[in-house]
Amino acid sequence: MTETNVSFRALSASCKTCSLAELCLPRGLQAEEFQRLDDVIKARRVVHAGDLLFKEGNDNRSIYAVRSGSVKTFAITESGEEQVLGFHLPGEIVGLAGLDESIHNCSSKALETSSICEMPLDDLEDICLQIPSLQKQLLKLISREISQDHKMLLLLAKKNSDQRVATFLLSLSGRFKLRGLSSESFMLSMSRQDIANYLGLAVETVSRILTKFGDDNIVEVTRRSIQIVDHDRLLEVAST
Amino acid sequence: MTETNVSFRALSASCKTCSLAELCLPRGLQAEEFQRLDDVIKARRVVHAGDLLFKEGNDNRSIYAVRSGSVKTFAITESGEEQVLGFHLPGEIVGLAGLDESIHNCSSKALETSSICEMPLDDLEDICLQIPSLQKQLLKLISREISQDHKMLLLLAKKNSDQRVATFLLSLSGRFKLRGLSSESFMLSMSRQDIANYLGLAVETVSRILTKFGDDNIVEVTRRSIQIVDHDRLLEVAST
DNA sequence: CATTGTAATTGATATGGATCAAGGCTGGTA
DNA sequence: TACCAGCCTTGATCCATATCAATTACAATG
Repeated sequence: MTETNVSFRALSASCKTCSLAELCLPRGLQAEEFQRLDDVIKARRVVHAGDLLFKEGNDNRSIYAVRSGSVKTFAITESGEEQVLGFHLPGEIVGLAGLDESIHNCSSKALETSSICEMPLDDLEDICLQIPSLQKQLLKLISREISQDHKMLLLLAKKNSDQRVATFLLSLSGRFKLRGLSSESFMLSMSRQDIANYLGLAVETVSRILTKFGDDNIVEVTRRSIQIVDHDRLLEVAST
Repeated sequence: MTETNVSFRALSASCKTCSLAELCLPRGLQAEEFQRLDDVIKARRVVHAGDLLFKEGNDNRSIYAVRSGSVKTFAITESGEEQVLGFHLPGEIVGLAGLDESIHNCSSKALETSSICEMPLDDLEDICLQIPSLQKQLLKLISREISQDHKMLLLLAKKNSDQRVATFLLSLSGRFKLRGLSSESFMLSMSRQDIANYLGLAVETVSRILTKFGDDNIVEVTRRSIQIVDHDRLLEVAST
């Protein structure tokens, strides 16, 4: 892979001008601090569906911010199966789980063509010491990740398949809204297989439930396009 | 509750002399740094089975270290049920999930008489800026928490009930070993109900599986006492 | 435009674990 | 020492979801 490969071409955008700054790590930084963070960000690269951002066992300690597109993180079980741990949308940080070890303990793969910012941890730790608010924001993001995982534990331990799928759609809906995108009409970048894996269900079950939600006029589903028709009913299903 | 109540009586021990220091937050600190951490620790208190360490919605931002005994953390679902998120043994830190918000987003309850160190987050953040290695250790613990949660997601999404119970016993076994206690013979401080809740199973299922493991001579179970007879078979069951 | 491979749907059947319903053990208490 | 309450175990039955087996619908490719 050469330096001119599009995958590693630095994009012109900086944190300072990024429209996602308010969702991302630099939230609330001063102008001068933006610049320091910019200096740390190694590369803004474009990845394509199926490309790995990082792999379990990788020793390059970095975290990644999604600028556009989407990625999934996953672990491989002892028996070699994949377990999807999460999906990440623009403005979200990927790779926080591996801060302690020198290696990543899960992998991350692009779901579609996506633009990614890579931040080497060693550099990040350095400027965190200089910019306390960045330090604080990093902690905030990490503990938000834990909260999110706890919600997921609850979903897997207690919710039935209808509730799981409804909760999943609502989570995406809410996150799109946060990004100024339509919360009622969006495309799924992940396959039914990925959704099923993430939710601890069989593909067939996910498919059947989406069809049922369609029949019940709660959502309109056409392949990967989702239109939430009755948000209230969906909320009701999610928590019933 | 008066100041002389045993629950709030400060214990004499300090981080400097605590035998758990190598498992706990102060791992790898210098002598002088130990003292600073000691100053921050508000109280070493004794709690009894059923006592709350902190409650969802509490606004006292603290994290807690278990010195002896054990506690569980749990969230309450929309429908008012409890979801056990984890069990914490001596040397383990509780309350890391709520670092970002001003309030705790889960609750913690003692499973037995336990000795607990409370560390107010504001003070901790301050001395973290002065002691980088403490900062680093805190990050390490948090991201270990995330890794642990990921293992749990995998367990709930993919493992059957035998595997879940076997994995649970092995996790306790390994953690006891780390503390210099017997890894093959220990007491469960939590009820079958708590175990079932944590593992996403019915109490009856947990009970039946423990009985089965007994019949198969893998473990000897007498009420809350566990003796691992065939560690290898247990490993096998956990991942089969 | 036809071809082919992959993803998604749909239907039929099987089953692991939940639920319902008793009964038994144990540790605390008067 | 007997009683009680909570925890745990055991048995019978049911059901939600997995699994197996086609079929259909795209999207990519030449």
